[in-house]
Amino acid sequence: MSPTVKDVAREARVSVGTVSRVLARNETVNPGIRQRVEEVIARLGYRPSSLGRSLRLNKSDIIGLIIPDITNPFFAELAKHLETLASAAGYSVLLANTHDDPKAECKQVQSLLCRVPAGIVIAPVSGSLVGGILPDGLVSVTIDRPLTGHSLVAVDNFEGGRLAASHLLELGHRRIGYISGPTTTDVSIQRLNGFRGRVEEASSDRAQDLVQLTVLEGNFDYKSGEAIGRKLLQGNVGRRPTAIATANDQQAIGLLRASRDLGIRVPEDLSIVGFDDIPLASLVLPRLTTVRQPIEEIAEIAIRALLGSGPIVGPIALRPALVERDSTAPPPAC
Amino acid sequence: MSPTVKDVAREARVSVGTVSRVLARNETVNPGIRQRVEEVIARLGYRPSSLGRSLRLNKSDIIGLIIPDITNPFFAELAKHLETLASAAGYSVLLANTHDDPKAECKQVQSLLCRVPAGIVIAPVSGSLVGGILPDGLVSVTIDRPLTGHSLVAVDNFEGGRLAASHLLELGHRRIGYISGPTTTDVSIQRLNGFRGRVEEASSDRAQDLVQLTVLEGNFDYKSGEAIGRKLLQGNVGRRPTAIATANDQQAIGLLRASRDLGIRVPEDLSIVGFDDIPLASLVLPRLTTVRQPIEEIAEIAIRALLGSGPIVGPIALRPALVERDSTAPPPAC
DNA sequence: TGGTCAATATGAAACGTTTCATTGCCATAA
DNA sequence: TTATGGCAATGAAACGTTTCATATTGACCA
Repeated sequence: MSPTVKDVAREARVSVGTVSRVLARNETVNPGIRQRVEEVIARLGYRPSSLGRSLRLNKSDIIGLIIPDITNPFFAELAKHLETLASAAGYSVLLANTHDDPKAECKQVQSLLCRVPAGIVIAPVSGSLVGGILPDGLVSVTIDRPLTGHSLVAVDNFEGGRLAASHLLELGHRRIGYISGPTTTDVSIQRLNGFRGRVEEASSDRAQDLVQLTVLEGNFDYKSGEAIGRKLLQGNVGRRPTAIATANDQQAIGLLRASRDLGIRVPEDLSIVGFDDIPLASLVLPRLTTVRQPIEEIAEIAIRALLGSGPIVGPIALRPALVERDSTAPPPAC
Repeated sequence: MSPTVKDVAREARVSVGTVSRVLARNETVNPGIRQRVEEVIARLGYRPSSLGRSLRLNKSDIIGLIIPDITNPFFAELAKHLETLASAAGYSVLLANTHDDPKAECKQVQSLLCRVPAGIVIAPVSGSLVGGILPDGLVSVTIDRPLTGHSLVAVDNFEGGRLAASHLLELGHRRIGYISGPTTTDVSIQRLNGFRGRVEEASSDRAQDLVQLTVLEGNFDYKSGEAIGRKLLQGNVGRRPTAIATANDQQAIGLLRASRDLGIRVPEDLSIVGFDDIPLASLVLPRLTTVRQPIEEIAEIAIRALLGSGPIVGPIALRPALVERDSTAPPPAC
């Protein structure tokens, strides 16, 4: 089929070893022969087989990316950056969705391991891998969500939650709602804890001016944001929250739609803070105030940890940043 | 490192061939031995190496997916379905972004070919592949955009354009704008031609009631939709279009934002029709009327063509469908 | 007993690389 | 002339599979 190193060797009347050494550019080989071999390679359109190479080296140039759902803009963005960086370093990215199903995750991991990947980037479904631990030799980076016994690269979710809370408190909000992600995920818990912690601090600081916090739990998607949003917003004006923070932008966008449907103006009647800063956040109306995750940086660190200088030590917590846009304002005077 | 078939063979005191036959379930092997081997496999946690297997069979179980940008919701959706189907059939998906750059595309294709993929799904940057044609042995499916000499699976974009036009005409619009994608892509051209063709039909049907069509070209993203939208919408009320169709949903959503900023109500003052029906289309406000592409069906046909019964013959054009939501209405009376 | 057949296990070759110990060559030194 | 050494190319082994031709076994029949 495709020409192999043997064909090249025969055609250039050298041994396969020599061809191989021509390809590994740094080897010492007679200039005349090198040229002859290179010419044959070009003429035959020879392309070294990754398969043979990987088998011999017992290590492929594939990086496995295991995420819940590529349809989620956050992971799509992450995948894009990872792929770009990996590609530049001569690696390819294998995509695997778990759909947040531990069984599917296990299957995907197994199937990936058969490929002897150079490394794996995983956003695990839960805190522990169902199929047991990953093999020793494998370099892996856990992103977004932690996995016991593995190094994590992620934004500091706790701090992110605090940022959102601080912003709302500073604007003067005192009746606040929070739409959480599933509390089975560590991400949700961290964000919520950060948020709640900051709110409680404020409450105890000024006992005369108690802050009232209502937390409801949903999923990380648009629909959930809309549904939970409705629940939080029904009730008379004096009772309902003047601000709601969400655990991600998709929920926030769903919430935006719910408030529109209910005739509640954002930010005049209701302030909304999201989390992630997906591209869409700056496109909805009003543009969404949100806590930004440095996705590109996460991708860079992950790739560096995988391909670069040894595994990373301990969890890396990146700094989140509050991006102030048009969906937050002081509470309505009443 | 990881146990190999040899380790299993030694441990179970059989030959490697026998182990292999135990794994290929359909082979005839003594039940007692089979059990012994299986037990050893389980005990050792043996996992056959994809590498060795692929090398021997000269065919891997990798499906290459080459697309412009995984961040585009349409492609993300497609990738998800492809991955799900491929995974169910025991294949893995290798992700490669071209960022609409022919050079990057060439590099990605080359790098993919080294892996001896079982097949490749490609949404090519342009009508022809820079690095020459794909090798003979390789099964490939072209999606979304055609590639000369390759079979295409895509929605009937021409018909989709007609659907959008018909809808607006039936509502009574006579001053219509169209935001096209880059006219270097076949997709854009087809959609525009379909749209324009239908409009011209209407114009000639009823000469007394001429339809006026303004077409501007942009890119397939939010920003472009917003910018081009602004251009179309400036000018006094009597002159500006009462309806605008776009070449994809992202443009439509950008346009939505532009009209909001300009104080133009949708659909009362302006009707908008998108194309694709990405998940977000039903979440923006107002919910977007759009031409739906059967993404899941595209994925299914592509996978079937790749893994199933031989290559597909000729281009497959799937039927688009108009999804009527809240962004279109009769033109304002004036 | 010898022969035939079916059933089943074996061993080796092959897939396309890389690497490493050898070999061959030539120049310089003794 | 014979050693010595350095440089470059060679050939074979190895990576982990699958497959195919061959070997082994036992049973059955004449």
